[in-house]
Amino acid sequence: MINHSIKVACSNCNLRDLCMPIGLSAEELRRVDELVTRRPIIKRGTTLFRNGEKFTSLYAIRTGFFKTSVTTEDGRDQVTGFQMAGEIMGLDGIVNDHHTCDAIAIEDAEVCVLPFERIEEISREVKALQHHVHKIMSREIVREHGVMLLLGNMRAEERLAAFLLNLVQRLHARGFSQSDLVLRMTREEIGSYLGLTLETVSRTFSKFADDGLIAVNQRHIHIQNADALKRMVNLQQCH
Amino acid sequence: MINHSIKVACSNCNLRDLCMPIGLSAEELRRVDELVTRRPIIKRGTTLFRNGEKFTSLYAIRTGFFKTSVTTEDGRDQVTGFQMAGEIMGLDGIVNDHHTCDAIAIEDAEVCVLPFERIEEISREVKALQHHVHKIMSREIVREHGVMLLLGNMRAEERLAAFLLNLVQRLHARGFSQSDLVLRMTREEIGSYLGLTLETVSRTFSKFADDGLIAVNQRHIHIQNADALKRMVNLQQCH
DNA sequence: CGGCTGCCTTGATATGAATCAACACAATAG
DNA sequence: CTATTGTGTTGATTCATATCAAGGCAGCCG
Repeated sequence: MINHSIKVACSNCNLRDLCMPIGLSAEELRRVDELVTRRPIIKRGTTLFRNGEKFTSLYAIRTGFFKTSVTTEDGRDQVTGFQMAGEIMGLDGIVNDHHTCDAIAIEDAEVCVLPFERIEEISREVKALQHHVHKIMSREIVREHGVMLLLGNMRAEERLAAFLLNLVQRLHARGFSQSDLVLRMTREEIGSYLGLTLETVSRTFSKFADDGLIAVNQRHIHIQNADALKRMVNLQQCH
Repeated sequence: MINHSIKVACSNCNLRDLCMPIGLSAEELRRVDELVTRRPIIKRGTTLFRNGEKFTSLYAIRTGFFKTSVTTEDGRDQVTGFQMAGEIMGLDGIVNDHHTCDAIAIEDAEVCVLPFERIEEISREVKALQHHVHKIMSREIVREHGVMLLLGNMRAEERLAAFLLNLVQRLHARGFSQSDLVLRMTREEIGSYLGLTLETVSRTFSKFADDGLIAVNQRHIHIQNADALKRMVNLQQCH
């Protein structure tokens, strides 16, 4: 007999090293396995959570791609990040028990639901999980510092170069190519994230292509000169 | 006999409600009192911690004013925030065990040193502290979302209006006036935070003064028309 | 007191990106 | 197959803010 309902558990998840602490004992792993309650499918274009909704859980992405965004009263919105497999969403909701941004799938996705009360309960017992949660939140803070630097100080070309390098780096960590990537988001979404208009994003892609730094074919990007892109960005390295 | 060395303890600190969870039992409070090891004085212009330094502790501000900033390799820097009494600094250091930004006192300051290992240890036992730490980190993430919106979408006037309103609101929560404030930072530091040049900051202050929204006298700002400033910003409300 | 020095203000000009506009291309539906 | 829709490209022009420049004011030190 084949068991058709594969157990919902981190212990047999190939993304475990991305979302969970490493080096857990068997007993700890058993505890952590109790974290994930459900694994809903989120279709492209639908929201996982929305500004104002009650916060109950964090979400780990199993497959697919998300964007998160905040909105002003008068309707302008700012994409605050793009999230991929193994990354955690929903941290914004902890402070006021309500979400303050929208999370929208930009590609069909599957997420693990991690009820936050359970996270707190288990991390009181499993030190490694406790520290892991702290690291995840700290990482998000540091990431946002980088975005602030980008938005406050960089010019369009630098922003787009930094964006591309960040994307390939994260994809590479997941086993994809260092030089080829498929953008899951529109030019407009990239622009919103980078504080640019979609036209400027498009023009900058064209300029990079003219200069031989990348080859652009629709949403397929081939990076031909990563060093030149890196020189353009010049971000300080994290330790 | 008068005890000249007042005990270093949160339980008798008038900022307790700002940095610590409320409603602790006597026993819990006793545990939390073990958190603060030292209370160094940081003179104006000196650093509390610096990019690259080993991370060991979080810092709660008792008195004074700080700025935090990140720097590119080529020397441009971005102020990522201004911190005042009761606020926590150092969260950026958790993820890689090293700080990734500089914290500089812009006014003589006194801080409480909170060794992070001790925070983790005690928050495994005191639920309220555990949740409080999570809230502090989440609050920082949400704050940074707001800055991203500001840097990505707003024009100079909106940015400065948002900045002023945020400052008075935080000062008001500490018992200061709703309409008068003293800026602890230079125009250049404000500009760095807001992604503007110091000249644009200065011009925008002058424009607000001409329009009767504020009165500017050096670093003393009197807010004459808070509603007009709020209309200018139109940020979504947090719940 | 006079002269620094750091900080701020204001003006003139330059410039990078936004805006407005037209069209191209790919995917999808009819 | 053709029409439609969403998305992306490119060009012309405008505009907000940066940059360059000069001078003012307050606080500090010799």
